[in-house]
Amino acid sequence: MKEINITFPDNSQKKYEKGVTPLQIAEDISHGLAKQIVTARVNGKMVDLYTPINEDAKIVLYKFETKEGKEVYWHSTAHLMAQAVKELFPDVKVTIGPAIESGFYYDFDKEVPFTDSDLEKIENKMKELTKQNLEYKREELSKQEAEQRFRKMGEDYKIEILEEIPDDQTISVYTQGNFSDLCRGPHILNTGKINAIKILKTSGAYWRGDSNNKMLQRIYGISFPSKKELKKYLHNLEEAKKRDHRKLGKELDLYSIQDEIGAGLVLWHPNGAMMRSIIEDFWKKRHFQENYQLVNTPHIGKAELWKTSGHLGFYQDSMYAPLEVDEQKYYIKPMNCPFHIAIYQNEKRSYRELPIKYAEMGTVYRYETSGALHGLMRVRGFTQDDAHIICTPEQLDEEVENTIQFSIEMLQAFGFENFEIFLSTRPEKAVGFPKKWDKAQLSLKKALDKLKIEYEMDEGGGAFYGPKIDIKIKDALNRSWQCSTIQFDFNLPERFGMEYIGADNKPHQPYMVHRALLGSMERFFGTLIEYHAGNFPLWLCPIQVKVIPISENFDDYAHQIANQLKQNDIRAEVDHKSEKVGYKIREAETQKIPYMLIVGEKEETTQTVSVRKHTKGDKGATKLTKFITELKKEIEKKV
RNA sequence: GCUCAUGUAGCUCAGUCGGUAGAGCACACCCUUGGUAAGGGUGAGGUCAUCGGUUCAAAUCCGAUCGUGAGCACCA
Repeated sequence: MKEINITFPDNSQKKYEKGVTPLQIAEDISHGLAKQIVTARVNGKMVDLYTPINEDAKIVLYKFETKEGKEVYWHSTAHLMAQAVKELFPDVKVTIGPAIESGFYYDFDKEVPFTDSDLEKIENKMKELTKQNLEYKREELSKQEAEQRFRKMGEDYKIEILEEIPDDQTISVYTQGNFSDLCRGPHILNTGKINAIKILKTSGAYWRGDSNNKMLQRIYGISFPSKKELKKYLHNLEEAKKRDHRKLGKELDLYSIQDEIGAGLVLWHPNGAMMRSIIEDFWKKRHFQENYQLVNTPHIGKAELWKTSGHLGFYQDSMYAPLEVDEQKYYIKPMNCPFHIAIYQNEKRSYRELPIKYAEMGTVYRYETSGALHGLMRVRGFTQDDAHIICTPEQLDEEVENTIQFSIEMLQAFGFENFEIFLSTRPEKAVGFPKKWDKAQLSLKKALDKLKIEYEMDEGGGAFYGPKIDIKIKDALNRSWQCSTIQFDFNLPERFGMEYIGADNKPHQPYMVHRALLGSMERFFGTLIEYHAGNFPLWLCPIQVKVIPISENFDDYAHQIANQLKQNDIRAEVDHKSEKVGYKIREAETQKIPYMLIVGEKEETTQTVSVRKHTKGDKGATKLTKFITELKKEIEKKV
């Protein structure tokens, strides 16, 4: 048979000669757009565009703009980078170099780290190689042949990778110019397709991601089919940096972290503290509605307590050194759980009391490694919006479902719409009966499904003490930070011997769920700043209205206005600097204050205010009462 | 913790081959009382992160420490 049927994603079909390649098909159907096709999937398998198709097949063609297209394109650029590095530094050993979400990296074993000028040279060499239009050629070798080849090249890391592959497996090797790399593929056609390259940064990275292994030199880069796209990417990157909470935190005077006080220890300034107070008020109100009980617990506890909880065994590295008083060691709490458990255990509990839900804005201290610290996102002292739900097996499903729903509602109340949800299951090393794990995991899964929530599975990603659901929020630079967490704990109930008396008059061990909806006030605040780029919803703004008198002569009127606003629970301030309106407006605008009320002679005689909205400009004069009514409506709306 | 980079006034930054510091903004005072994104003048403010070394001389060169940034590792 000479002809074969090719089926396209829209289920249309077309006949081609046997041995036709995806590239030829692209040229046939895409009316001159074939140049943009980067890779193809044939019968579910990603292939090179020159791979002959010899039987009926389903085909999907991918442009650079698609996820698959980018992956192949960037992976090919990584090979190109490795080639450039090998040409410039022949002694360097190559390891691996995958595509990532944005761009690619390649890890090299080089004795002396790359310098900035090395990176420049590499980038230039890469550009040179693109001009040579080198083809990415695929070869298939036996394992022995491949081993021989890479041994000859002295690429020890490739040998190490090969050694883990079964003996009878065919190995594919890609070669462009004089550079060969062990690789599954597929790749783009040739280096000429890469028209814009930027080496972004370099850093150390452990071989195979294990800190016991040697540290390699990683180079990150990105590439695009056109210079325009690269320019746009770099521009967006700059724009994103403007939303960094560390930058905005300084500019809007929200918080600071100071050397003299200690790394990872946050000072909340009046503006930030005002927002935190508003968040906490809302948080409390909602928790009372959900039948939580507030508790308050100390910041330190005796060594014995942390011994019972097990923290001194498995968590000590992250705990601050103990304080010694009256020959007793006290540890600063890294977690609130033992205290909440102590309250539970202060009396005998009946099944009739359950579920018990203790909540606390609990401040904890953890000695995070210095390299982990990051603005408000990763700190050493932070306040968790913590709660422990203690319930019977029968109550489990309902409690889990309520908690997930509550958690999502809470994030939505602050404007968050896009977040990632993960369900993490039993890891290899775990405590607790597998049956309990299964029940808990099923309960989490059922709740997510029932609430029609999309989530990703993280098999084996649970904590050793229980399965969990995490909600992560991305920062301005697309890094994910775990905020909400809902975790079962099979460890502490056992260690502390928690129990309740059932209807059968016998003691039973309750289920305990540990949860934080915002995560910590610090991290949540950080994500909040970045999510809104400092333009917070009105109800959260530390200063909602700035009253700006035209001159000192109208200070009195301005204060009258401000007082009336305050009496209506609107946070207002008067700017009585001896400056022109233009100056005061500029200042209020850069401080991202949502409303400015400009008052002068005109307003005072007509008893009105001139409203100016942040970034929107002059909105004209209005009666103050009308302004207040509308503002209150907007505050009420929250998001 | 690891790799690299980095640390100059409250903030943003300049400071060439080593010769003990500059700008703008902010701040204080004075003039200006101004109508929708920066009015003018004067002034105060820095042991150049810290400690040590090289040198006749160090912000500048070297080392250590601390902090910060990016990434890795870590993340109950």
